[in-house]
Amino acid sequence: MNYWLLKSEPDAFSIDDLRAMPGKKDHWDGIRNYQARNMMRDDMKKGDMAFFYHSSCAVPGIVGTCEVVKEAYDDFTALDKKSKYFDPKATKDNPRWCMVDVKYKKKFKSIVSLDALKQNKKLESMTLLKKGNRLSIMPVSAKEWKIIMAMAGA
DNA sequence: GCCAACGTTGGC
DNA sequence: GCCAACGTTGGC
Repeated sequence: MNYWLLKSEPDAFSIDDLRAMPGKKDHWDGIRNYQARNMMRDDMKKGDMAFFYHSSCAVPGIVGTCEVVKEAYDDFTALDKKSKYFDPKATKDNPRWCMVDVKYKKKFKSIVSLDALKQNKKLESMTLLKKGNRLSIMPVSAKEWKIIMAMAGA
């Protein structure tokens, strides 16, 4: 199984929002980057675990974990003219984009901030910390997962 | 709100 | 297929 990191702006969708969903799960829609889509489509499997990351906020960082409960399927928001994720080039036959379903697992007692991650020497090579990386979905190694879970006291 | 670092688009 | 212009992300 694989580990992942999923970014979300807490103003739009936070870990508390996920926890409040029926069944504590929701579809992870709005991915509009090919690299991120390909990873989601090809490599994200049911049972994979992911960190929930809050971006573009006062304290960016990892706030908890969730689990992939449904593998990639068509992202219908690409076909919905009213959606902010509407893509005029998407068609029914070729929706271009896909999404997975994730289920809330755990919220950390305190956030593992981006700052704390940067200060951990063992995480130097982590994708998230590499300069210029703006992917909203990225792989996390089993080793990184362990280290971060320990930092969270989880 | 600024800006660096991308990714995407489209003219040629 | 090149590359300039434009759009987006996301930390600060």
